[in-house]
Amino acid sequence: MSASGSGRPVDGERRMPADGERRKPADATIADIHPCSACDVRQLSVCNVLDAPELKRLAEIVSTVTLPAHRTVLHEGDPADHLYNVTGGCVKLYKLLADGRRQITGFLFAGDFLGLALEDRYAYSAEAVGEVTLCRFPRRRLERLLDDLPKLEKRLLGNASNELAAAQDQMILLGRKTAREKIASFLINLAARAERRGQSADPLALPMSRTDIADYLGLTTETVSRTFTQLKTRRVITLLPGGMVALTDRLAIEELASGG
Amino acid sequence: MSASGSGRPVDGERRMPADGERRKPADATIADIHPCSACDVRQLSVCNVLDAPELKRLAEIVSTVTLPAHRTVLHEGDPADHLYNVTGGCVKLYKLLADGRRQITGFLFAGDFLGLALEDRYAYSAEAVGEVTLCRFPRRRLERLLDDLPKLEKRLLGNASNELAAAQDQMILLGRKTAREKIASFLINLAARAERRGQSADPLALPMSRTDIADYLGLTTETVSRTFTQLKTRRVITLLPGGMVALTDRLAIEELASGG
DNA sequence: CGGGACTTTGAGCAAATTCAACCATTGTGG
DNA sequence: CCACAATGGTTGAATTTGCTCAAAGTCCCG
Repeated sequence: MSASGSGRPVDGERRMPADGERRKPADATIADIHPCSACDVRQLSVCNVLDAPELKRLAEIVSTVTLPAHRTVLHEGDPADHLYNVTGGCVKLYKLLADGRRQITGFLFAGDFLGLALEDRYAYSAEAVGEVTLCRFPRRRLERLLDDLPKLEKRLLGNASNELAAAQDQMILLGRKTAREKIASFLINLAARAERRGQSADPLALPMSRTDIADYLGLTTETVSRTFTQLKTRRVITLLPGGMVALTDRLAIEELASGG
Repeated sequence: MSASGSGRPVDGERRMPADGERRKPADATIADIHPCSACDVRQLSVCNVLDAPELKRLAEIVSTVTLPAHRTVLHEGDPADHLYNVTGGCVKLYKLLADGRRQITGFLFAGDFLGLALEDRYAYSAEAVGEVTLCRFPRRRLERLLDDLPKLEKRLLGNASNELAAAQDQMILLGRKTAREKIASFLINLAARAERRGQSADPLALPMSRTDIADYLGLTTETVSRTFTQLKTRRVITLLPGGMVALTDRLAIEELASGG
C-alpha cells in the first residue's frame, strides 16, 4: 500500500503576490498592496470574517506556496511551525501505522484550513494530490495576531467545530457503512463541497487515486474499483475520462449514502 | 441493535451548589459563594484557565444536573440550547443511521466538555452510561461570556483541536485496525484518560456495555466478547468482576494498539 | 510507439458478521 | 425467599463481505 508519495518538506515558496493568472488584470495593483483582498477563495476561507485593515495585517505575515503533485506539505511529528490555507488544488491528510497501513483523514480543497494544532508538533501528514497552491502563515505570528483579531479566533473555533462534525460523520462511515454506502457517501460529500466552492458537482472531479480513496474509506483499491464498476453497471454513476464521474442517478446515490 | 436507551430530555437539574458530598465540610461556604472554585474536576476542565473573579461569572450561569443511567442528555437534531461539562460518570456520544446502525463517536468522563457546536442544532446524541453529573451552561449566555473571556475561548479552541486529533486517531482505528488492535487501543486509551483524571488505570473500570464498546469500535458485541476472551487466554488482560479489567501485560497491549 | 503507473477483473481466502443457543447476573413478583 | 423472567455476556457454526494474491487491461506521457 506504499506509505505516501515522494516526500520532501515544503519548498518553492515565494512572497505575495502570487501569479495573477486567474485574476483580472485590473486587480493586480490592488493585489500588490492588499494581496488577500484580491484572493479569489477568500469568501470560502476563515479570512472572510475580516475587514480590509484586518486583512492587511494578515497579508503582512502570509506567503504563498505552489507545490507539485505528491509533494509533502507537512509531516506528522515535525514542529508545527506553519499553518496553511488551501487556495487551489487538493491536499490529503493522513496518518500511518508502524507497518505502513495508512488512513487518510481528510481531503482539503480551496478555502480549507490546514494545520490547526495547539500542540507544537503536527499530528498528521499532509501531501499535495495534484498541484496545489497554499497560503502559509508562521504559527507564532498568526497566534499573536489572533489576540488582536477575536473575530478570526471565533471563526477558527467555528471551523474546528465543523471539522469535528465532519469527523463524526466519517466515523459512522468507517465504522458502520458498507463499501457501497461508503463510496456513495464519498461522492455526495465531494459533490456538496464542490458546489460550495462554485465548482461543478455533477460531472464531479476525482483528483485523487483509487488508493487514496481506499485509504480514506477504510477499503482496498480493489474493493473501491469493484464498487465503482458495480455502481456504473447499475447506472447510478458514469465514469468519464480524466478522473470525472457523472452522478447519473443522484437520488439513488444519496439514498445509498444515508444507508437506505 | 436497539437505537438508544430510554430517552427523554434532561431534567432533574437544580441550581448550584451541588451536594457537597465529596467536598470537605470547610469548603462548603466557599462553594456557596463561588461554586466553581470548589469544583473537584476544575483542574481537568476548560475552566482551569479562569481566575477567581472569572470563575464567579461562569458560576452565575451554570446549573448542575444529575442524571440516572441511560438518560438522554441531548439529542441529535434538537436545538443546541445548552453546553455541558461532565463532572462525574461517563457519557457516550453517538450517531445513528436510518436503519438503526449506531456509531458511538466518543465516551466522555469527568472534566470533558460536551456540546460544542456553532450550529444551532446538536449534530449527535449523548446519553448517560451510568449515573452522571454535569455542569450545564445556557449556550447564549456562555457565548456572550466568551466575548469577555478570551482565555476561555482560546481554551475551547485548544480543546476542539485536541478532540480533532483524537477523532483522527479514531479514524485510523476504525479504518485500518483489526479487532484485536481496536480492543487494545481502546483499553490503552481509557487507561491513559483514567490516569489523567487521577483514577486507577490498571484495574481499569469499563462502565460501558459490550454493545457500547462494539458500537464505538465498529465491531459486533460477539466480536468484542470473543476478543476479550482471546486476550484473557493469552494472559494480557484479566477480566475482573464489576466491569473491571486488569492490564496484566500492558506492554503487549500497547504493542497491539499501535499495530505491532 | 513503448513503458510505467494506475485500474480493473478474477479466484480463493479469512476476518468478522449473522444467527442461534446457552450461561450468568439481577431484579421482581408470587 | 425462591422461582423466573429479563438483560447482558459468552460461545458455537455457518455465512458473507471485503481482502489477498495474481493477472490482464488501460491510460498517460515521454
